Amino acid sequence: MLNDPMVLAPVADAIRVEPEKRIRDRSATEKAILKAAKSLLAEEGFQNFGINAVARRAGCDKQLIYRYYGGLNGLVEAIGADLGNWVKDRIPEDTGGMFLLTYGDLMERLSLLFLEALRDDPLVRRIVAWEVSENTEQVRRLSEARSKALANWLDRMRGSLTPPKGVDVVAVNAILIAAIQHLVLSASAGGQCAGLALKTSKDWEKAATALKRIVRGVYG
Amino acid sequence: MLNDPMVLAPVADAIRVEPEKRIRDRSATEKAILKAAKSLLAEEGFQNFGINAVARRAGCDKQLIYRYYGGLNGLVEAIGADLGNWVKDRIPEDTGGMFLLTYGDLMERLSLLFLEALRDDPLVRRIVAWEVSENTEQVRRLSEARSKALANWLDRMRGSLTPPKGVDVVAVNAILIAAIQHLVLSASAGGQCAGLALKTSKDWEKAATALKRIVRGVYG
DNA sequence: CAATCAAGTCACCAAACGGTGACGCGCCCT
DNA sequence: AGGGCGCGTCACCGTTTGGTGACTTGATTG
Repeated sequence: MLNDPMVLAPVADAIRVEPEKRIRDRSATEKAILKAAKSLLAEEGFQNFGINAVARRAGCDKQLIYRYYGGLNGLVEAIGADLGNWVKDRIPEDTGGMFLLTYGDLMERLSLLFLEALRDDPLVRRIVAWEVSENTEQVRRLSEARSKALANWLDRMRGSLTPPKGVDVVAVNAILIAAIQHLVLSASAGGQCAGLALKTSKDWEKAATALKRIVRGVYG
Repeated sequence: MLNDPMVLAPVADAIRVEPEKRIRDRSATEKAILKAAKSLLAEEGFQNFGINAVARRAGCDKQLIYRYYGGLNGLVEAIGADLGNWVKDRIPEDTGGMFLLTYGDLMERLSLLFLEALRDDPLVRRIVAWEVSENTEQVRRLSEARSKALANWLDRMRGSLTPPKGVDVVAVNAILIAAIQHLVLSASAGGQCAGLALKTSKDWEKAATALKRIVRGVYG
C-alpha cells in the first residue's frame, strides 16, 4: 500500500507547480557550471568533487557537463585556466609604498603577501591540498599551471634585485613556499600546525613574525 | 547424504575447486586486517580507503572488520595507536656520534632526520596528506596523536640545550616542520615542489643543503 | 507552415559503496 | 553425546556514482 503508483501520480503533478524554466542560454549555463564547480571544490574539497555533485549544484543536468566540457577532466582544465592569473589577481603588484632595497626585503614582503593571498582563497587552498594528495593527470595539470604562474610572479617581482651569491635561491624559495603552503593548509584543516595554534589573528601574527625571522635569517 | 537438498550443489562444487580454508584464528585475522589497512592506506592513499577495499586486501569478509574493530573508525584508531611510537621507531635517538653543542646544531640534525624519516615512510606521508585535506574526527585523532608524539620527541631531544632568547621557538619550529612535510608530500606526489625538482638523490642533496642553510640562518 | 538543430531533461545502466541479518561450520566444555 | 559459542561466509539492502541513449522543447531558419 505504500508504494502505490496510482496514488503517486497526482502527487507528482502537484509537485511541479512551477517548473522554473531554465533559460536556453548555452554560455550562461557554461558559466553556471564553471562557477558551481569552483565553489563546490572550494567548499567541499576534492573528495566529493564529481559529475553528479557539480550538476546538482549548478542546477542542471550532468549531461550538459559532458557536452560542454567533455566531462570532469575538461571542467578541471577550465578551472586550471583561471589559475594562471591567480597571483596577478590576488596579489598586488606594487610594493605598497615600500622601497625594496635588498633581496631580503623583497622575499620578506613576498612571503607575507603569498601567505595572506593563500589564506583567503579557499579554492586554491583545496587545489594545493589536492596536489599533494593525488597524482592523476588532472592534478598534475593544475599543479603545473600554478607552479609556472608562481615562478613567473617571483621572477617578475625580482626586478633588478640580485640574490645573494652562494645560496641556491630556487631551493631556498621552494622551501619557503612549501612552508607557507603547509602552514595555511594545516591551519585551514585543523586550526594548528605542529603544536602551533593558527586560529586567531594573534596566532597568525606570531607565525608571520617567525616567518619573517626565517626569511631574514637566510637572506639577510 | 549430507543435509544438502540444493540442486546447485554440484555446480558450487565445480566452482570452489580449492576452498583455501581460512584458519579460525581471531588474533591472526585482526593482524591481517590491520596490516592490510596500513598497506592499503600507504599505497593507495585515503581516497580509496574504505571497508570494502580493506576487506578485499585482507582477504576476509568486511563483516569481520565491523566485528573486530567496530568499523572503519575503530580501524583508523588502531592505526593511530601505532603512530605514537613512530618517531621513536623511525628516528634514531642517539646523535650519530655528533656532539651537539648549540640549539642550532640540534635543530639542523633533527630537521634532516625528520626529513629522511618522512621520506621513507609512505604510510605517515599519506596520513599527513590526509590531515591537510580533510577535517573529520578520524583525521583529527590521527593528527593529534602524531602532533603530540612529535612535540614529545622534540622536547626529549632538546635535552639541556637552551634555545636562543627572543625567538618564538614553537612558531619557528612549526614552520620548519611544515616546510619539511610539504616538501616531502609534494615530492612524493609530483616529484617537484615550486619548481624545485625532487627526484634524484642529487635533488635531495640540494634541498637538504638549503634546509640546513635556513635552519642555520634562524638558529645560528 | 514545416524542417532543422541546439538546449535541456529524463530514464536507465552497471558498478561500487557502507552496512546488516542470517547461516554454516568447527572447536571446546560440561 | 550434545549444547553453546566464536569464527568465517554469504546474500542482500538502499544509495550513490560515472556514463549514455533517447527524448522533449524552443527558436530560428527556408
